[in-house]
Amino acid sequence: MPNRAVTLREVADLAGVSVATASNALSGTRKVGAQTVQRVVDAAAQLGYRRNEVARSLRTGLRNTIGVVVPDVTNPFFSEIVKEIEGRANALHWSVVLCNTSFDIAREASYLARLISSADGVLLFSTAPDDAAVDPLIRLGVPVVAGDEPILVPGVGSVVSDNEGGALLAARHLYEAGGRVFGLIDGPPTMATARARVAGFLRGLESSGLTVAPEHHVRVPYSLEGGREGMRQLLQSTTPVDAVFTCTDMQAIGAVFEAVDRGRRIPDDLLVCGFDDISWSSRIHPSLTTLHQDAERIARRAFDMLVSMILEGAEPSTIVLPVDLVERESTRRRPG
Amino acid sequence: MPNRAVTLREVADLAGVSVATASNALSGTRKVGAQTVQRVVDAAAQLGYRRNEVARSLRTGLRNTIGVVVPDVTNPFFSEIVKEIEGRANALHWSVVLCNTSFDIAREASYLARLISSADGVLLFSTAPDDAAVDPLIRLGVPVVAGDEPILVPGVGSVVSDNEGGALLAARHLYEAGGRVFGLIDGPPTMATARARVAGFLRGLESSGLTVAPEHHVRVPYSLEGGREGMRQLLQSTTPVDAVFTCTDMQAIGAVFEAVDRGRRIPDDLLVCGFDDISWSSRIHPSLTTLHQDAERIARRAFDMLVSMILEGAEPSTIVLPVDLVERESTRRRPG
DNA sequence: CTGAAAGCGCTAACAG
DNA sequence: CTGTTAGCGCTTTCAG
Repeated sequence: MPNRAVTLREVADLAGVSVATASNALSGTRKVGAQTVQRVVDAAAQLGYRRNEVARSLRTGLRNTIGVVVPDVTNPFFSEIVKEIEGRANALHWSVVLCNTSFDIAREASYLARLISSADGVLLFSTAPDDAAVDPLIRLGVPVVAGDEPILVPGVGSVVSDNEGGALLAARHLYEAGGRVFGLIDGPPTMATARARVAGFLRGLESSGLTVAPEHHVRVPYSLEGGREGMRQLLQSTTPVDAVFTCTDMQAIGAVFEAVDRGRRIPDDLLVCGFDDISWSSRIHPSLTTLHQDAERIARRAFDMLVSMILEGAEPSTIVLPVDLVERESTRRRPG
Repeated sequence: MPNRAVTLREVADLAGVSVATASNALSGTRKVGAQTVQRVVDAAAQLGYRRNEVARSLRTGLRNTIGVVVPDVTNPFFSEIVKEIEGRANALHWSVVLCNTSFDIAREASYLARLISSADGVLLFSTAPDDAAVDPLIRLGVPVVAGDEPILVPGVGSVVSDNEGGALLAARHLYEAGGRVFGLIDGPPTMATARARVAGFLRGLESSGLTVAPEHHVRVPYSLEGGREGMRQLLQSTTPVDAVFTCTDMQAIGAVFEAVDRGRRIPDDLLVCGFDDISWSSRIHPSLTTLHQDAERIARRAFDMLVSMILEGAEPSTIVLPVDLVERESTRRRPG
């Protein structure tokens, strides 16, 4: 057994053909005689040949690799997206290079720069897209599809949820469930999803002639701990709130836990509605009413768009997916 | 602005030097005159040059990429590991190719084969390691470090937790907390971690002269739904159990939810202890007593070992990390 | 249907 | 200190 990678040259020699024929026999690019193919395949198997993907990439210009940029793989919303993308890429025998930015803009930019020469395309789930970092990829013809948060650079595709429409539903639902004094747990100001959800929520309240008092509008990170902090602030406000909308489920779950730890009963004392519908939202007690974003579907549509851009030179488009309200215990008051 | 990648040749021409000098000026491999460096750097900046990593890899044989194989990124234990590895790889400007096997042995094998020519090393978090699939990497000198589950192939490094010792602690703790009739939620038979934890647990019970009845030993997948199923079976057994040990926290969380849904009070009616200490274990109610496996530390030690194998040709070793019992609500009975 | 040869972009000898 | 040259292993013209 060799302790160095077997090359196509060695396979070709053993099979008694040229490297060109060996290449074609193995990849099927060009027609090769049946028994010649057999000899090559046998030789390859005997030697344990594996095609060198790096050499192939240099020659073809295709890397069979896509980059997936996410802020935090640990967040279930993103880990589900990553898993779905990875599965679909694998079906095409493509590799996925994972880029976890930890919400760091500089890190995101440096990843994007690196992906230019190492990926055929990029799926960008950014929380604070930097147009200047995305621009070079577009100029060099590296397809980019943004998921979750849109990116306003021409040439970039987008697959996003109807954030504003969903948040509007949340406002109406909380009102109908009995909420009258509303708290709003917002995200960092840079995030387009947060802005859209806040706008939709406020618009939804408007139709009932209501609004959110400044002391009831708090800005915290997109995380469970952020949600706890947000709820802590809301519970300390002078006028108590009786319904809370959060921009993400991780925040909502944190908010629910904090409220419960401080003796509030949900939904009796306080209604809570999140946004995302991550798997844990239905697992916790009380289970969380939220807006269902189909992570799998977002991932699938984004991936499919990227693939058609890479393979067929398809034009990027913008896809807006609907979100549905999923009513669970956190807003379901027992009659009476 | 060019719409095709700028090559080193173009940079060299603009700077009026040879490609070799341009290469050395940019990478610093060989000493180059200060003002020559300046000219090259300026030219590169002006043209927007980015080194082609594929070409570099073909030449140097280094890919600056590692493969990370996990069964399920969606599982918090693995997503934390992946995040930690990704962060450390990024500090070295290395890329991480994510390989999610979905517990599929064939898929794992195909990933490993592909990684031979596309990664400098592999971190393998397998649940059912296939020696035959790992062997070619070792023969070809691709370093492999197994995490979580050991792999019995010479040349493979391992970073594992003291599964048996931890489970032994669990048995003693459950006994001291008042458990007398023990249930055991086991994993699939192929998993070495499950076998080690079961062995440790049974050994721990032995010292109290106890054992687990066959009807109280159930085998279910390593997942929340698996845990629910396991608890369902235990609650249907003829003799009721009063203490349950599960091989993983995801199973334990599922078991707790199922028991609570069926009206059992934890810890009053039933003690539950898991293994892993994923972040959700301290978040749920009742919070989960478990054995703390430091995912970050496992990831770090495995990564560091792999890097020293790749960079310095270090010999692989086996590291066994201690686990600690973390006592929480699920086994803490109120006095009386 | 098959072979010879060029060359993807880069780095590492080897010369000067 | 810098330039010339030879390939890394593969695919793809171009000839036969």
